[in-house]
Order: sequence, then C-alpha cells, then structure tokens
Amino acid sequence: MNYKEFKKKYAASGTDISRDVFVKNQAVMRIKKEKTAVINLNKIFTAVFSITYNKGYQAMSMRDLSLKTGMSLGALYAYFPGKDELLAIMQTQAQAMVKGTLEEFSSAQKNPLEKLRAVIKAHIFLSELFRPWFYFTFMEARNLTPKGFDAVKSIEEHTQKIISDILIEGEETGVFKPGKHDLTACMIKAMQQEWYLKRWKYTKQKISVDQFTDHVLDIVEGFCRVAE
Amino acid sequence: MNYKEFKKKYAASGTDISRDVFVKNQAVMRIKKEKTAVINLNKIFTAVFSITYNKGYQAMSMRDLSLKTGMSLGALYAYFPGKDELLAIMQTQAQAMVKGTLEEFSSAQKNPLEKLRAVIKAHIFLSELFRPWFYFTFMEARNLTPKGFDAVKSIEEHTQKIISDILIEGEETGVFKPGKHDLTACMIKAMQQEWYLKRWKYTKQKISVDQFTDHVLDIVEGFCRVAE
DNA sequence: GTTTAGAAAGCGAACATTCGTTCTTTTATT
DNA sequence: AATAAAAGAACGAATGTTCGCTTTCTAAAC
Repeated sequence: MNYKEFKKKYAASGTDISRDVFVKNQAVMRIKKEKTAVINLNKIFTAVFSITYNKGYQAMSMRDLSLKTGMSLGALYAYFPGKDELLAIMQTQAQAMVKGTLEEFSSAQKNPLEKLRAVIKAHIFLSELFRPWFYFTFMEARNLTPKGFDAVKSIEEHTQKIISDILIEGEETGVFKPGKHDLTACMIKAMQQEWYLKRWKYTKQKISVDQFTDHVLDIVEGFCRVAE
Repeated sequence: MNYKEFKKKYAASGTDISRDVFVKNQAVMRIKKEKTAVINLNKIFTAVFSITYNKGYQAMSMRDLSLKTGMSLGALYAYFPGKDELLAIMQTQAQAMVKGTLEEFSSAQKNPLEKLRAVIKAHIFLSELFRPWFYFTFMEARNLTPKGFDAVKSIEEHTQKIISDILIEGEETGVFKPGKHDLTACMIKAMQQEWYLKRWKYTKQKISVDQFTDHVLDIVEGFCRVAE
C-alpha cells in the first residue's frame, strides 16, 4: 500500500474531525446547529495551525485568532469556553484519532511482518494526512495541564507497545531476531516522528512520503528480520 | 568510549558556557566583571530551562525569571537587552557548541566506520551532557526571527552532511553498502534527537545513555555495513 | 586596620501595552 | 416573532521594559 491508496481507503478529512469535535463537546458550546459549528470549527482549527506553526500556542492571542478566522472575539467564545480549553479539545481529538487508526490497521493483518509494516506505514501516512494535527500535538503537549500531559505520554507508550508486541510475536514465530524490542520500538517511533517534525527538510530535498516510509521499513527490516 | 569517558575527556560545564556567553556578548551587557557575570548568567540559564521546560519560552514572564533567579527585574536587564535577545543569545550559544564538538570528534578518527561511530556517540553524549540546552534549542527554535530559524535549519543540514559524507566515503572504501545516504543520515539524526526529546521515557524505562547509544549503533551498522 | 570616594550592581515601583474574557447590543436565520 | 449567532467596546489583570535611587564592592589614602 502506498500513500495514495491509504488516502483513498482512509477517507477522513478536516470536516470529519470538526464534526466529531462538535458532537463530543456540544455540552460546552453555545452553538446549536451542527452545520454552523462544523464550518467555523474548521476555520478555527486551520487558523490555529497557521498561527501557532511559527510562534507556538502561548504566543497566539485571541485577537490573532479573530483576525485569521474573520470571526469576532465574542463569536469565538461561543465555540469553546476559553483559550486553554481550546488547546485541550484539540489535543484530545488528535489523540483519539491516532489511537483508533493504529489499532485498526494493526489488527487487519495476520503475520507479524505484515503487521509491522502496516503499523509503521499507517502511522506515517496518517501523520502526513493530518500533519498539522500531529505537529501541533507534539509541540504544544507541554502547555497542557499535568493531567493532559500524562495523557500524551500514555498514548506514546501505548503506540510503542503495539510495535514491541509485534516484534515479540515475530521473535516467537521465528521471523524476527531476538533483541531489546522496547528500544527498537522507540527507534521506530523516532523515525516516524521525524517525518512530521522536520517536514521542511523533506520538502526541500524533494523526498516523498512513500520514499521516506520505504526507507524506514528498509532500516527496520534490515535490523529485525532473521536472515534467510 | 562510553559516556563516562566522554564526560572526562570533554571537560566542559555550565560555567564554561556562561563565560563564553559573557565574552561574546560583553558589548550589550551592563555588567563589567566576569566573575559576577558568569555566576548570574548561570543562574539565569538554569532558571530559563527550569521554567520553560513545562510551559515554553513565550509563557515565561520576566517576573517568573526574577523569582526563580532571585534577581530583581532591573538586575536582569543588565545581563541582556530584552527577552527576545536572551532567547537569541542562548540559541546562538547552543549552535556554536554543537557545531564545534561534532567536527572535533569526526576529524579525530581515520576510517569511515570509526568516524561514524565517533560522530553518533559524540552527538548523543553531548546532548546528554547539555540536555537542557539541546531540548531548549529544539523546542524554542520557532520563536526565533526568520533569520534565526534559518540558522537552526542550517546547523541541522550541516550535521546531516557530516554523517552522509562519512557514509559516502565508506561506500567508496567498501565498508558501507550503497544506498540513499542522505535519508539514512536523516534517520540517524532522528534517533539521536529522540534521546533528548523524550528523556522522560528512558528515565522511566531505566535505559542508560550507553545502552541507548549502543542500540542506535547496532541499528545503523546493521543497515549500512557490508556483510562480511 | 580603618576610612572613604567612586564605580558597579541591584532594586522595585511605575508606565504603556497587550492579554483573555465578558456582556450588551445588533444582525441573521428560521 | 422568536431563536441563534455575531459583533466589538469595555474591563481588570498581566506583560516587557525603564529609571531614579540604594546597596555593595573595590582600592587607594591615611
């Protein structure tokens, strides 16, 4: 599977995310109609990504957000209770997205090697599809409350465990070498993260997401697979 | 060489950095005596790291810094012209440190394999020794001016080139496989960065810097070296 | 050892902005 | 006409920075 196929299969867009946010946070929003909410939440999220990419969430003022969205200060506060809560809502949403997708793609495969490939690919492709969400989540994690930050760590450990479990299973069935699977899982995650953290580098070097993913797989398989 | 040996050999401390900052920025500082400057710059840097680790540079107020250092607001402004300039000074200092050390350790070795090992180890060990500096540089890079951010990118590309040049040289002498050396260099950098970006994970899993470094070397050599 | 004049460093109240947030009024939709 | 949404002026709190004053250090003179 390449990125194009992934994109087709996993047909989610920014609008879907906004709809999901509306449904989950309807209780704290003053907006009643879904259609209005989805349109403007989308505007808000896009604006947040655009503004914070260059200066971080804390440095973004509500007036910046007002200007970029074209909405007034008063209107903005109908969509979220406050600046801190907006951050929390966005972080929670991104976490749910990652967790759900990864498990879906892992369980779709039978043997460990295919599973490993599927999980690595799904993670990188997902981070490409929702790049602003991934970058934002990573960079703004420490602005959360301690409880919110724990949630981020928990997701990190969870996805790491998905990978190391596959490696353990593969060792048992004889396709993977024995080794420190936890550490290997960490390295795999580090390489995945590289894709959305340093996107400017790969744009400049004209390396596609497919090329990048294949290279990660080459390195991982070269290290993990038992020589035939 | 392990971390302990590295630390002994590369005998630099926080005080040395502060002294270097004083010498380089004497023109914009109202402090005349080196001894005073070094002591308080050290205090300032330590406080900045401590405060920003959990909420970022933008969210740190000068009053936060005043409280943490025990210095008054007025006193602080004798050490740097303004908040933005303090960030720039710290970033510039960190960059100079990385660049200098890496080249030093690379040129000390003769053959490509030894060079590669030396550079990878030196980078991880240095990031361990000056962890707050590395973490800070990465996380606060985007708060810089465009020109300052370009400098960060330039360093990133420079260190990547050091690695890929070694890989190319190794391919020519027959110790490394042919391949996309630029991409491999990126992956190596990603794994190195993992150490200081997710330090909490390795503290929790009780993985030492030596274990981590050896594992990175295992993966890299497993992928790059020609089978014997 | 003590005194003392001048330099160096430290202090914190005060200032002008900017910030997040609220609230009443106006506009749009049904 | 009634409900939903948008608007933006207004408010108190917090921010980066300045500046006149005080304290501390230094070294030469006694």
